[in-house]
Amino acid sequence: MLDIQLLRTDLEQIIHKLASRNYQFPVERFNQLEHDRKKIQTHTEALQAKRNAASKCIGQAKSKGEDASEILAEIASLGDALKTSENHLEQIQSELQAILYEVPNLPHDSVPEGNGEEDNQEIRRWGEIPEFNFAIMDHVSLGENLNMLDFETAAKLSGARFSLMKDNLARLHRALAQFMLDTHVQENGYTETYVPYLVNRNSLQGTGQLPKFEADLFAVTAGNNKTNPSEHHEHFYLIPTAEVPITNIVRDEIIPFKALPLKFVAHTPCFRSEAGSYGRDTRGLIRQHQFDKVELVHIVHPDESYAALEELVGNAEKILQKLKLPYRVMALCTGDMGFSAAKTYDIEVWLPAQKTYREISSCSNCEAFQARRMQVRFRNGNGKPVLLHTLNGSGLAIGRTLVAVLENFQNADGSVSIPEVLQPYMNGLDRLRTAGGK
RNA sequence: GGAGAGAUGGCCGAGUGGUCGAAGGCGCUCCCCUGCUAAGGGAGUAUAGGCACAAAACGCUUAUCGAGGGUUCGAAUCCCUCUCUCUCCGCCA
Repeated sequence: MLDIQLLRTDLEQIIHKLASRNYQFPVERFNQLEHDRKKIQTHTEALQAKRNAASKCIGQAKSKGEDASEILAEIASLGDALKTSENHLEQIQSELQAILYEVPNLPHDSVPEGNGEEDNQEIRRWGEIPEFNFAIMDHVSLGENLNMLDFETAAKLSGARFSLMKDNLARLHRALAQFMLDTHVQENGYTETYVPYLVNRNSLQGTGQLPKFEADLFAVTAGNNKTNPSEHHEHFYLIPTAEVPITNIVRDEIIPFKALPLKFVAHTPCFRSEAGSYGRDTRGLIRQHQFDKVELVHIVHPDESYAALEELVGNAEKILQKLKLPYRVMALCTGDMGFSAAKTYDIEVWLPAQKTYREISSCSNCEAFQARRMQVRFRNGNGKPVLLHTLNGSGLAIGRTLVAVLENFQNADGSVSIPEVLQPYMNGLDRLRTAGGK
């Protein structure tokens, strides 16, 4: 959420910046509402002040045993006018609020301008792209040949965009998560967390998924009220990323200055409806309704957030370096960034079968955009509450990392070498082989 | 699932219709006092908005006592719904 003061004082500039990320700010409507708001709010508050003063007088009169009927008569007509005015004001403010909740963050000045993916800027590359002297397979063929990856059965259990892993591949998947968590906790200074996978609306509103992106989420209701979920009964949403529960840890908190920066990590499944992505990445593990991810979140002083972003990307890169997987870091352009981000780096890993780099991590500085929605603050030198900055990034998406390991470390015989750093998590195993070849 | 008790400021805790944004205490900040320390005395100490202003401070004003709604001239206090916490019973990984 943007600071409404900014919209009031510097609207032109903001409209321009939002346009760079393909967002048309509803200027006319906003100006109209603001104009009305000012008028109605002043009027409403004047009436309220009058009522409050009169009520106070009545109280005083009664406590002295005097007759208050004169004052009562005086404000008798006030009630209806006040009610009308209050209702009108509320209607205007909720419409303003709705606009505000749907406006994306402003891009940082260092973000390259552009319309879409093709305008993203490569920052650096790491690692050697492997060369194969045999016909390579993609991860689906590799996994199915190993008899460790089974999409047909997953479809029986749940449907499209689900997966079933077995045997050492399932274990390798677990090993990746453990390895990532351990690295971030032991070497990168993160606090490990275990968080809920079902969250309420407020949490999703805090990080920016709601109200705008409801269609991307899975919602669940308790069995006994699914036919008629009362508006009062909360229902839950499956988290689309651990960013939601982790970042909301600090919602409505004033963080002691000394505690900053906060750095949290969690390993969770993520659930996404993938509405609107029909036909994209239909094969394999790349795009699933359910996938695991290790997520990193920083809560930092506003002056530190861009340094923190570099640190965060570096922490995620370290995982790929340890796994010896080639990657590149991209600065997303204005048109390709997510809703809450002021600046985003994507890390893309090399996938030999696709002969391309694919996103495996997205690291964003949201500045105060989420903190404002969540009221996450610290006290400055004057003791005044000031919004903090929030950052989040994948460190890394586990399913996609598994894909990268399979494809990059495949051998001519269809086996897959296990990266050294993962072998301790695999009871020393150095290769995935078909069961028959064991 | 059943029975009951609760939710008040940074924390504890009083407050069952009126001068209550809220007693008292703790904590914190500043000042005074005493060689230092301890003790003591005094003052201050919620948040988010709006108006006005070039802007800040000040000022005026509104809202907020778990959340939402209602009754009332007036609600922390009464009524309804929801959420959460605690105790006991039942069930359960």
